[in-house]
Amino acid sequence: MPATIVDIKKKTGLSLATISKYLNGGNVLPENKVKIEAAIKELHYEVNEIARGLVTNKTRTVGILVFSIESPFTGMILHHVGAALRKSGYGMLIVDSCDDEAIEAKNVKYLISKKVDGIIVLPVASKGDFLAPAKNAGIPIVLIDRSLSDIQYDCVRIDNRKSTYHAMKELISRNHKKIAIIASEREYTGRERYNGFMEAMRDAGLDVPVEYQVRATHSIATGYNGMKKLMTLKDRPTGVFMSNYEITLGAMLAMNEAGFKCPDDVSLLGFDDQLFFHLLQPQIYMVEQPMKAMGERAVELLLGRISGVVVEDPVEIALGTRLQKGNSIRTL
Amino acid sequence: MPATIVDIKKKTGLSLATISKYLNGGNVLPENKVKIEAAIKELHYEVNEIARGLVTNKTRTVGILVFSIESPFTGMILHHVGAALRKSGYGMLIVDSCDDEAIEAKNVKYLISKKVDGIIVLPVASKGDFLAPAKNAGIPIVLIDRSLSDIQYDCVRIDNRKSTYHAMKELISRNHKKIAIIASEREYTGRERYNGFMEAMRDAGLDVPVEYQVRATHSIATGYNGMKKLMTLKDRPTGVFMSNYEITLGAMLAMNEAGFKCPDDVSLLGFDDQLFFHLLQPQIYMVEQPMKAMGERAVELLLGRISGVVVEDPVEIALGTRLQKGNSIRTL
DNA sequence: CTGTTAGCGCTTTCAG
DNA sequence: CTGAAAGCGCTAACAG
Repeated sequence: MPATIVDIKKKTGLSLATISKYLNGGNVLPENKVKIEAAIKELHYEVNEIARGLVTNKTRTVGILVFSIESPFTGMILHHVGAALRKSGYGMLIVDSCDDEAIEAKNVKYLISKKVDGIIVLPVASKGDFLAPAKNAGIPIVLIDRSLSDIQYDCVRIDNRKSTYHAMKELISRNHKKIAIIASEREYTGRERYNGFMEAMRDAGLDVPVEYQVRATHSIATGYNGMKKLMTLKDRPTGVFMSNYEITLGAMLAMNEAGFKCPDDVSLLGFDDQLFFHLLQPQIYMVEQPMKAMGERAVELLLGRISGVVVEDPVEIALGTRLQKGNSIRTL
Repeated sequence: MPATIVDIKKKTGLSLATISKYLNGGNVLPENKVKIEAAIKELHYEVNEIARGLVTNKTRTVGILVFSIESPFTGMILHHVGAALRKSGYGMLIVDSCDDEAIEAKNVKYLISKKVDGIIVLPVASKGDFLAPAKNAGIPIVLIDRSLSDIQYDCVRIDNRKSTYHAMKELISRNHKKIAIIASEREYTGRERYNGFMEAMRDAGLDVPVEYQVRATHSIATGYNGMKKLMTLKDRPTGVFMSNYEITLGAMLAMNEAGFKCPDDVSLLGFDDQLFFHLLQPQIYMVEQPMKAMGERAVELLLGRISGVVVEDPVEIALGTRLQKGNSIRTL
């Protein structure tokens, strides 16, 4: 049986109140302080955060709801979010939605029952109703990366449309006319990147036939199947924009398998820089997101809401991106 | 304010005990059941797991202590562990050690204070003393992937030595004599793979000069620096074994930068298959670990300990691996 | 099957 | 600065 505050009361002869005060950083006579510290050491006492949480109604735990914990993108975000949270003494209760909206909705209720102080979410769903129970329970919520189409929550992300629009110039300025896109269409980022792509094409006076628009899920399979399809078209595109990490992975796999070479046969532009892409020859042009800043800003915002320091209406923070240059684009 | 059991007592006129019984799946008169369910719906009641945990002394939460949450290996394990845990109604409180033993030790105490029912750990440290507080607190512990050198805990892993020994035959049987290794030396897996490598070389009557033995941390940098060094030796190795995912990544990056080609200039054998390695040309021979099985077995074992069903001494479960063939090894 | 009561380990008034 | 006592929301005997 782990030691409780009562054990250290017996050991020191002090009252519960005094010990509790010490535990919470209050002022205690130096002699009592010494006694308490000795007892804590001797009994291997560790505060029971469950009991503490019951009375303070705070758990110093933040719920993290991720669309898929397997994604490297998620791993990086989690790393930065976790570090920022720990710095403030908070822990993370992570739940994996496995890219499934039903699981996601259940996970929200789970987090509520666990009395987390706040929730950070990288959502699967594109509408916000699954978060209603948390909102009603008064739990602050901050989204990362993907915002929701109906309700506005605090959100820290990049400007997907603008970033894509800007990156597309690399292909367009090198005289590519037949440019295809492989994008996810279910979530926010995929749609916004699609919009940025279409805008860039329209502004350049370029047409995008439907067979050049592959829109499916955020997955390696989408990239793989999409590229495979594109490479079998009688009129192959000369350039392809791939809207995220998984899709880029799948698309390159398919390109290799189909025996095409980049940039000789097809020029490529990707999203979500990951170190290993530097391994590939040629190096792919990629839009890089500020992972650390996103994680930190999200935590900062959430803790502000939890403490009540931040009270204004929901905000959307759009951070800047950086284009990682490569040699995956040929000049026509 | 969220509704409590008292609110639904008022609403239904039933006693706390009856409601509690219903909540825990006990038998209640159909009419009362209806009343309670209606009240729950109306008041948006969700059980307060904190309060429940205080009395039952169970949180139905498992602490997960990972060496680095950024690692793709970790992401995959977490995915499978999380799924298995959820199936049994458990959640995960994940803490990231950031490859730092000091943080790791603190994290153990954190998990204890959070009263997790059990702990799954992918350790940074190679000795087990950092887990002593949890052990003393009577919290069941299961290691995944890496076992510890001093104390024996339950551990689910692969046979690193044997897997490596077996895989090395691919290089040796193709007449490679000058084979180098880049391995992490700090943790269990790296050391075991090193041992398997050395054994295979010794049994083949091959010498491994010290300059062919690069041993450092489990990181991309190690692979990168290691390969860079190997490629500048006057007497370059013809084959290189890379002991894990990060090292493989770094090593290939360096090889590309140094202008060498695989398998023409150097033959490669790696560890930790990841889908994206299929992208690379040539495809790398790699030892693949049974991620799903490892996660599931670990959860099974831990829940068995928690429930008291499993009581025997700590066990080490070594699962089998599979060699993913490629074309990264040239016949000399 | 239902109700009463005690108490999990801690914080928090409120006196002293 | 310290102590006594109440109570956070729930479960677990024990009676009825």
